[in-house]
Amino acid sequence: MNNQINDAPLTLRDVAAAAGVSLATADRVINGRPGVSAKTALKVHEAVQRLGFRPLAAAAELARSRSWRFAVVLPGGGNRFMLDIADNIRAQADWFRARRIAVEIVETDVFDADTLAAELSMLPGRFDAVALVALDHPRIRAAIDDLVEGGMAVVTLVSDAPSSRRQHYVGIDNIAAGRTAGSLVGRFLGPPRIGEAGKVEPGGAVGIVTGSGSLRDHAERRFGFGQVLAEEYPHLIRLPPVEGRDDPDRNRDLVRRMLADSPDLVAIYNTGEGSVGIGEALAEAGLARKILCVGHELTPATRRMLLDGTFAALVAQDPGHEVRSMARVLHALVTGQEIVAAQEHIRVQVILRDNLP
Amino acid sequence: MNNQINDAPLTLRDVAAAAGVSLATADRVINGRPGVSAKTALKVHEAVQRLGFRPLAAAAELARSRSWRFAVVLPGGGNRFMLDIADNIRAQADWFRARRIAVEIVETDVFDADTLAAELSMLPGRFDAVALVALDHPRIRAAIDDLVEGGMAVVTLVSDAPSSRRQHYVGIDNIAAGRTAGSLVGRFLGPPRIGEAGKVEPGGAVGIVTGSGSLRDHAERRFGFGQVLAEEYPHLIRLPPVEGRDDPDRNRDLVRRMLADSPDLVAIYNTGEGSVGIGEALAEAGLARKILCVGHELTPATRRMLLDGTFAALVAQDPGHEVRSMARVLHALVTGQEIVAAQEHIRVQVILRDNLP
DNA sequence: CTGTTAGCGCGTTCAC
DNA sequence: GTGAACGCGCTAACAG
Repeated sequence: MNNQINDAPLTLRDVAAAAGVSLATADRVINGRPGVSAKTALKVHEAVQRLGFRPLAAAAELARSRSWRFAVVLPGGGNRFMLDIADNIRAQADWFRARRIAVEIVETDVFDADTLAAELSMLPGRFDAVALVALDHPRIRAAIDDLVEGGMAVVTLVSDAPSSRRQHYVGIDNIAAGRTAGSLVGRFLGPPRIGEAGKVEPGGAVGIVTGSGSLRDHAERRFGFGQVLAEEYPHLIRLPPVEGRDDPDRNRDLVRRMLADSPDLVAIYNTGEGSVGIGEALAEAGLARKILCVGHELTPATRRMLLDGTFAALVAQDPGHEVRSMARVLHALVTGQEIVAAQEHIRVQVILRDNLP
Repeated sequence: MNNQINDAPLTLRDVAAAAGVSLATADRVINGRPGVSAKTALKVHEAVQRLGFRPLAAAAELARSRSWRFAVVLPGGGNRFMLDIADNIRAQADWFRARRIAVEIVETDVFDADTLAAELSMLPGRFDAVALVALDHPRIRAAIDDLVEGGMAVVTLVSDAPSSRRQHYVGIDNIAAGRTAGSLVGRFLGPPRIGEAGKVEPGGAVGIVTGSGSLRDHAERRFGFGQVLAEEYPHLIRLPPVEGRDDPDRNRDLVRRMLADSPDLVAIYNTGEGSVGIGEALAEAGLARKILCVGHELTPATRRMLLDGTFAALVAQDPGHEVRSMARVLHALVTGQEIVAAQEHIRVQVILRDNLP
């Protein structure tokens, strides 16, 4: 096992000397530029291997002296999580500046395919790379493919368009997130009661509040959640999902009705935002902490409800991690560096009252 | 709200010109070096503010042209988690090299204060910065203070020595980790049964397996765990902790005895490594998945036991995050940059079968 | 195909 | 207290 990491400070000059070529030739080989004979290239490669040379990023960065324009396309109209994403981008200003990257946040109606596609079509020429909160829709897929075709680096953020040609997706596996929520609900409710005849008694009803049936991430979460409940907790009865468009007021009304219609309600899972409306409806009915709630994303509202026990757990993704990953990936894509997959994996977090950050 | 980030590429030259001083003077002010009159400094500061200047990291890095030697002191003798830490350090080799940092991994007996203190005393002169897995012991505290006194940057890794003068701790809040484990156990076991007289029935016994009573991180986890159980799940009976020194074989024997002694055992919490021994003892007794297990850290063994249901959940810290944080923090400390606290916070992760990375 | 050379933006001697 | 000038390691334009 080698416990010495990076011993001798090597330079391209050392490599060139060792290979018996000029600086420029060594540089061409290192960066895979054309105009070098096969055997010269081989000599250089050997020298690189033998000496264990790696270019000094800072020097390359400086010499390249080229600047980049990134666009980040986010849904307009302040959902808390997206505001956090935007804030984190601003917080990374120094990181971007240190790499000569100008970032523009473009707000648009991400939920309307035509609007989003139109916005995307305005990007080429003005930007070198784009991160976007995607909609999984044929028109958007085509728009993304056009950008890639035009030579831009494209990554999807938070919500993916898997069949497009985007180079990377920065976000969580939403099926896994839904499954995680399902396991939390199933386990927190405890094992089923066994009736007199030795039969499993029904464990009560589980309500599902979702933003919209047509958003891919919400649909995936619902799918994962349903999978786990059906497989592992068949005694729980899933109510048909209700759609509140991530709006607290709508969610409040939906939960009021749910409480009226389903006296056997034991848990609620919210696949999206607007959890605060659920908390309000439960509080009104005097059922806060009596009905198990699991939701998504850490916001001031969900934090409060976690602390007061209204919500038992949150399944979350870290907007800070996502923004930093997006920045690294786009930078790597435009500068032609490799991306370290392991480092860019975005985790599905479970947050209880006790491990709140 | 400003959606434009980093518009004009500014240089120190621009600032100097705007302030009506030379490059060198502007540089002195920016880097807080002496030899500049108060009013000249003010002019420069104003120009910096007005133009919104930030030095280009790459150029600074290059010009500084100084290299660093970091030591990372880890426990020798392959505990899986520490091997992961070491592997992640090697995986960061390029990052270190790009910053002219030579890293040496020093293996020693971290659990013996004298050995560790002796090892630490060998470091000054040979290294600019140290990260160490600390022992919270007076002799180690003194050794750390000596290093800091001697001008080295020192951070503790995974296990802290809070009362020493180390500049930073890279690791999780172990009390929070223990509390999280406690909440998982309490909730997963379900609410207490209510007896005929309306009284809460005892919920069974909870076993606690720990590495050693004298390791601070284990002790803190036990403390947090006990806190939550006592406060929120008083119907559960905590058995006295048993010490297996993180060794699977010892843990196996301890759990065998625990099973024999406590027929009412319903859950086991392992504060440290060697969880595989617990799984073995349960499997022998045909009790795997019947007794709830919660442990720490994701390793091939714990991953397997999570998948097969022997363990219900793991509380974990990400060695990759920790190594990267350690690298950033030490680099910031030696180069005198600020550290972004929010980014360096290491999260207490909850891992279920469904959100395994 | 290959080599020479002038910067990239900042730190750091030196003079003044 | 201040400024001029060189160099960090690499890239890119140009010359051969």
